[in-house]
Amino acid sequence: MNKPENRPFVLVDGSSYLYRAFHAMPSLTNSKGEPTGAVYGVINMLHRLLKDYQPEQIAVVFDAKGKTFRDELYPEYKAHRPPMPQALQQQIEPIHAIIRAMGLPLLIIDGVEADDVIGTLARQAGEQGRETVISTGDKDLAQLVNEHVTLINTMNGSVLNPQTVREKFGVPPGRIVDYLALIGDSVDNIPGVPKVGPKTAAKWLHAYGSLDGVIAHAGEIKGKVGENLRASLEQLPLSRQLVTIKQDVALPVTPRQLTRQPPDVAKLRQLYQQLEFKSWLEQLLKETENSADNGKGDDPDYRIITTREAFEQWYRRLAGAELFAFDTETTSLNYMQAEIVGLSFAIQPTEAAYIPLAHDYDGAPPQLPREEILERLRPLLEDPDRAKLGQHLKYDMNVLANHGISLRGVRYDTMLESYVLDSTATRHDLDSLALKYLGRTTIHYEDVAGKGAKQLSFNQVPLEQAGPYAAEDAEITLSLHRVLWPRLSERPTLRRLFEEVEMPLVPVLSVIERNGVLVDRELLRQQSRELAAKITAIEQEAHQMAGETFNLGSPKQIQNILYNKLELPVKAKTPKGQPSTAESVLQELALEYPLPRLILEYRGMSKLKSTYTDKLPQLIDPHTGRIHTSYHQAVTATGRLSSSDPNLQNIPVRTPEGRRIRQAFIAAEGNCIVSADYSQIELRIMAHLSNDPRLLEAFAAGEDIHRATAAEIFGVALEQVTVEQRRSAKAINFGLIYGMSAFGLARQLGIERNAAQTYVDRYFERYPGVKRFMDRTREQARQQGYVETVFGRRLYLPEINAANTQRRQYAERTAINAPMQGSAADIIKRAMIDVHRWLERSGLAARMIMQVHDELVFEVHQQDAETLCQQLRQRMAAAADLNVPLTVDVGVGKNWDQAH
DNA sequence: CGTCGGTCGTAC
DNA sequence: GACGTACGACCGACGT
Repeated sequence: MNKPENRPFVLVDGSSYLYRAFHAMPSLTNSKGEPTGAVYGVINMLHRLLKDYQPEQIAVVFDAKGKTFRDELYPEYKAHRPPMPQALQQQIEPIHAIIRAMGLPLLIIDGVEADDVIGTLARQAGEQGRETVISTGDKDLAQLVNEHVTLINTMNGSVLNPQTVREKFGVPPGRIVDYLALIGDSVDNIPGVPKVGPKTAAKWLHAYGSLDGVIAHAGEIKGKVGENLRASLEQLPLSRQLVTIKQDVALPVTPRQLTRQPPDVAKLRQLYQQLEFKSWLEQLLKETENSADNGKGDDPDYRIITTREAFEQWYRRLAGAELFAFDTETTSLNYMQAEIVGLSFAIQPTEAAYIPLAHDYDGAPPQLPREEILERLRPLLEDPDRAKLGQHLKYDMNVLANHGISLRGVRYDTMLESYVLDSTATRHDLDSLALKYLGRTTIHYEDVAGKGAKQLSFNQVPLEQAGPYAAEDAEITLSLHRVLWPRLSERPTLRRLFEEVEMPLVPVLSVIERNGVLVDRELLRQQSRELAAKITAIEQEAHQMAGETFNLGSPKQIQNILYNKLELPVKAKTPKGQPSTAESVLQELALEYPLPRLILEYRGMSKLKSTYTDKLPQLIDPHTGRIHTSYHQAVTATGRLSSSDPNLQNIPVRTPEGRRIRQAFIAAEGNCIVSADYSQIELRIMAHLSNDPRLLEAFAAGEDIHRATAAEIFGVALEQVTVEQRRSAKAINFGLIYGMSAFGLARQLGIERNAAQTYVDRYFERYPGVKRFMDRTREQARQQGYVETVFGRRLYLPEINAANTQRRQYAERTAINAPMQGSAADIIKRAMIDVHRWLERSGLAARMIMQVHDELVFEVHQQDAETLCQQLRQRMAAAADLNVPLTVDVGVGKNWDQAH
């Protein structure tokens, strides 16, 4: 890089970047909904500038509030400029704070605009023979360019020197003020000559030399512009004065005093944390760790244990500890295939150790034998009264089970602590939590194992790297727990939810996952073959119809064929403005045209084939012959579980072809599948939360709720409700749960908006309690910033008071939906825990194998099926005590489809 | 050759 | 734009 003495004096036009950044990224906010786009843009630009020029001397200049000499000169100056948006105003203080913390001199001079401060400093620096770089997005500053002064736009990388100024504007830097005076500036309300733009201004200045020359020859210019010029003659000198940047204002500092200072890292850290600029925060921490190389003294001592003596010593400390954190390192992320490579433990934040057990690379040092060590640890790990702490302990539980060890005493899981505290945080992994709650950067898995194609299995990672990484994980988990647990225990309902629901659920999920589900590989293969044949036939027919071959799986190519080539009418557009090829649109088109019908058939078939009939057989575990999904306990904002690899919660059920896939989910020889699902659980919760008398009554009487709703809103007797009326009522009931509008209902039912509105109005007339519940919920969300489930689970809604209507309405719909969806999730989790405990002690030959939000699925020996069904009905119904009964539908069959 | 946003479709 | 919560396939643009 440049030697310091060659580095330029850098002047940054903060105000010009402020507006540009604000408009470039208007929607960026932190999780509290505070706008951060302008801060991000300005600081990002500064980072780039510092990297490019590494200046020793620098100033960042902003406009001051209040009047300037230009307002004195011309009261109309900037008169039409709207006031600064509040979302931008809010960001100014953080921007200034970050700039100061970065150690950059910040200049805001009363009564003087940023341009004039920059002009003056640039002149002074020039007189001292210093090269000056002005970073701005404002072309007016081109007038300051000379052999010592360059303009750069750090946003787009363009550079203006005397030559490029001439190329860009057609006039030299010295004539820019004349040029600007002729053109005027509508934003600042500076009048120019009407109809004169950049081209004419440059032409005149070229012809007559200067503004004074143009004025002197005003009589010679023909046409309307000539008239306009002559009418503007009196105004032009004032315009020139207004656009001329002052270079002689009185300043309290000189260029020499504007030197860059070392950053205030603590302050920056606090600011980045508050604004949630995670990557900068991480970068900051990394830089300071590297450069200062500090903290050597307080670095925890991470031991790598490879001798029996050292192990015995550690064993005694573990055995005596009230609580210890532990973590397993394994060969695979697939919990069924993972084998243990090592174990790490932490008792105190300063005491952590890694016990490598199966590292296997060239030159790997001798390690303690895995099975012997696991046997030695078994009494500790299997003792329910010895409390364990970990991060995502379900995984460790699963891999220990692979080695025949049943982990018990799982008391705290930091992932779940974080989730219960704030389910809306996007990530609850250890690295994110360490950064968020401890302000610490951790050794990432990729740092030691690499990534992509050359990623090593952990048993290939050298001990020198594996040890600190693994021990740190256990230590960080312990440190995190000490921060999270006090926050959790100060809120009794959240603490109960954690202790009575989320933690006890961990072993239940571990068991379900490891039980797995048996699928009929042959049946799926047969279905794949049939689908493949149908898909090929459809493809050929579609290509013929279109007159060319195209990819039926590409929405973009379908758009082209349907709307450009065949010129079918555009019924709807995607959010990005493209003509939509979504199902509802194609269905409409299919009434009149043949090709959309084929596309729909193709979509349906290829979806079934690629997502299910092809994919599921690939996921059969070679050892068990079964499919083992992963249930995620800290993903959804509402408290539901999610499932992946495969997702067993979206196996088709609505169409006959889809249900064939469920027929492949079977029971082992001599067993059957039992499915138990809650009937209308979310509507029942709505009845409970709203206490609406009619709704409570309908559920108490065991009525068909959609029929009852139809009878109410259409004013007919229960037995007179038509199929059509029931369908409408069902759509309204579901719409209510989702916070739907009359517009959405109209679209759903294919009726007029007014008709839909009438339905909604009548619903609320007949069920006023529901209306009150919805109003109350929205109000509660606005007041306290979160909503709650029946069991006190919280969901934060930072955007409930947003100025942006769309965001706010979205938050309002979530506010309505979350208590119902989340309470249902709480209830089925409680049921799972109870049923699991009962199954364990019952000795029944039954296994829980799936959860699908309101349904539990079991595989049970035929002899025990009856008992199981009867117990499920009773136990699931008793999982919550609501103002309405909970009813459970139970079915039995040879496969999942039959069990419904 | 991987990553990532856009679009679509499945479930409750 | 207009109905909540998820996961995942596929395409195609983009960066290495």
